Amino acid sequence: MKFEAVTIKDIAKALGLSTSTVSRALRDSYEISPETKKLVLEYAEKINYHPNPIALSLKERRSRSIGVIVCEIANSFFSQTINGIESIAYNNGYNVIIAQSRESFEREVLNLQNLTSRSIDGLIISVSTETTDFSYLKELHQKGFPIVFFDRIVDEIDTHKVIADNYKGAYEATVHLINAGYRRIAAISNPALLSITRERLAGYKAALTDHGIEVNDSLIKYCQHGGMIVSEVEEAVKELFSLPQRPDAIFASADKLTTGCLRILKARGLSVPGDIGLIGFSNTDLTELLDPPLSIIKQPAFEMGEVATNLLLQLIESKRPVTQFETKVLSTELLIRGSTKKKTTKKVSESVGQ
Amino acid sequence: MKFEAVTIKDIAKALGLSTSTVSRALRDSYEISPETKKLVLEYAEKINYHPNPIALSLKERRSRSIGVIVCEIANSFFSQTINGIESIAYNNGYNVIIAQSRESFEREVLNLQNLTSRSIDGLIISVSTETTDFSYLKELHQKGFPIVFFDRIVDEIDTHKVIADNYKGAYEATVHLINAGYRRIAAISNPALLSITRERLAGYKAALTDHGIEVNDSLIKYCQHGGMIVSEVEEAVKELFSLPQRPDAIFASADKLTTGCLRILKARGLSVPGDIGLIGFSNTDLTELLDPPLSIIKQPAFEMGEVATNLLLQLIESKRPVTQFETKVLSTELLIRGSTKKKTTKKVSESVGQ
DNA sequence: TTGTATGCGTTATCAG
DNA sequence: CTGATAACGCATACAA
Repeated sequence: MKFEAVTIKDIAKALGLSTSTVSRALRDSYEISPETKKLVLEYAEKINYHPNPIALSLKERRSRSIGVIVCEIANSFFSQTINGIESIAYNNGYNVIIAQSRESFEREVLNLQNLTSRSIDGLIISVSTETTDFSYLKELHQKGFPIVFFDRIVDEIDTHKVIADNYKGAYEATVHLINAGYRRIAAISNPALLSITRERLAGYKAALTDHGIEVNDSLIKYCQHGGMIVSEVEEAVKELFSLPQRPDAIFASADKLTTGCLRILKARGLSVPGDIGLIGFSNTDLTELLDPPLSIIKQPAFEMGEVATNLLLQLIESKRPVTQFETKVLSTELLIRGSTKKKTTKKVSESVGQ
Repeated sequence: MKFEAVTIKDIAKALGLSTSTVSRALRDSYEISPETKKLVLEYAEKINYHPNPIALSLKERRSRSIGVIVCEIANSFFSQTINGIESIAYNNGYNVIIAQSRESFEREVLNLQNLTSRSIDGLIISVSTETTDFSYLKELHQKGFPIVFFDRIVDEIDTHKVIADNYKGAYEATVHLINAGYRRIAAISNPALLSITRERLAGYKAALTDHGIEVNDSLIKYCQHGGMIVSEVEEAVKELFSLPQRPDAIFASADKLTTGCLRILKARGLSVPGDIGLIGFSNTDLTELLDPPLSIIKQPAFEMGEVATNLLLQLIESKRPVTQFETKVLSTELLIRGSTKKKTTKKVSESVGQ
């Protein structure tokens, strides 16, 4: 037995009115007599009437819901972002539909197709590590569909974007490592084409260069699946450790890579920063209580979600086509915990060099 | 300029056919000639036609989306659960709409009202710490609306439920503390009425009793907002520490309380388990790398999400009303890290055996 | 002030 | 094999 939904028709029938009268009464239209209004409203209340949002959507050609696609919900950075998104959406009467790409392009496109075609009014997305073909998104955008990118953005599509100051965050973190005495600083990152990878590696490289350290490409490793596959991080670390000159520190350019590295180093019995320096982007909980304490670059995830959603709603609700788009860049936070000074004792001895 | 959606009507007009013919051709109906089918299909492909899911929903009286209400997305346990939910939903062509109660009853009800009334086909929910009035959910359930509870369930509503073996998890953890030498074991938990609180405290108490330790109610603290407000956990710890006889260990009965306690103890300069024992439910990342290493009771969050979703879909898609409901109880995992033996010496000194 | 008719996009029923 | 029509629930332009 299906739960029978109460409709305007039911009210109309029960009260001997027409559906339009009921509809107008419910919407408190000025052209309905106070008595009728009262009658309708009270009866609606009594039988617990709620308008069918789907019928409304069909009529108004809007669903009052927004889609969110991220690689993984169970990643602190993204779940914090979604928290911010939900927060703004809730305040504005929008639902949030989430989908995960799991760093798969195919899945991303399927989710996109599923969500689009009018079941959502707009999209907030951080593209997957695998995504290099943006034609689907581009088409969507050209049709006038509201899209806001965050975190992993797409340069070639001109719309609102929200990112952290990746360049600066990476720069500062690398400088911090340099100041702590490290010289052979490796980088473990996502695929090279990803916006965050480019921005963060640029900051990393600039910091090295500005301090007279030559950029060494063999010290830069890319994880094609963004650390979704543990073994690829292991592989990256392994490769770094089998170099003729081992790196004395690692800069990890994404949440999953940072914690991944940490686990692997720990498993190898290495202490941070005792045996090897480590700093990375991370929004993971409890990093401040880690053993060893971990210094991180933290993104304002919640705020990023809020900002992205506000921009999206602006796009959705604007009457005329928006042509002026903005890219919001939010500051990262460099959290230094414990001493990151490089140990100068035997163990790692003079790796130095420069 | 709004992105004009392609409809069946457009295809019909362009091809000089009726909408019904087009509709049938698209659905590959047997009563359409191969040529017409081919014509329609090719044209549809060409202009990138996609059926409007909202119109479909209206017609079929189903939205192919499920609602999820949890207190907080950015909580590892819940984000892992949502991961599992999304996983199954995706495989079955369902969308996932998430909403957060933020442990507020008001918000929970508002979200419920918003989601229900036919914009979702079913609901997966873990109620807020504030919720004591289940009438809204009960009404919904009586109307035949598919609901699956997980984690924080509602006993008085008879439907599918998915929980971890809270009793056993708590029992084992408490036994572990006892075996490690602790005797005055405090408990910090959510509000007393919450299902998980009852189950976990029951396990905790049974463990004490079974080992000849009297249950001391002054050692049991309740956090009304489930640790959403940091100060309430602080207050609980403070009260425990101002007791004439300080507890020598704490059992924290929820994710947020476990990490909350840990932070507070750390801030007080106490080491775990050196100065005070601590074990709690937790699905937070990196607990194994903490300083001090933290032993936890881990719930199979992802699996819980999967199971809950499968049950919900079963409910949604069953032709006749379901009357036989089941409660799935999944095993927790007790993860012992480092030595949890109680220190018997003065300061911290020799950290003892094993 | 209220009722009638129409349309949002789709499919099902009934004619042809 | 194909087309016209009604219906899903609602809102609104147009009548009355």
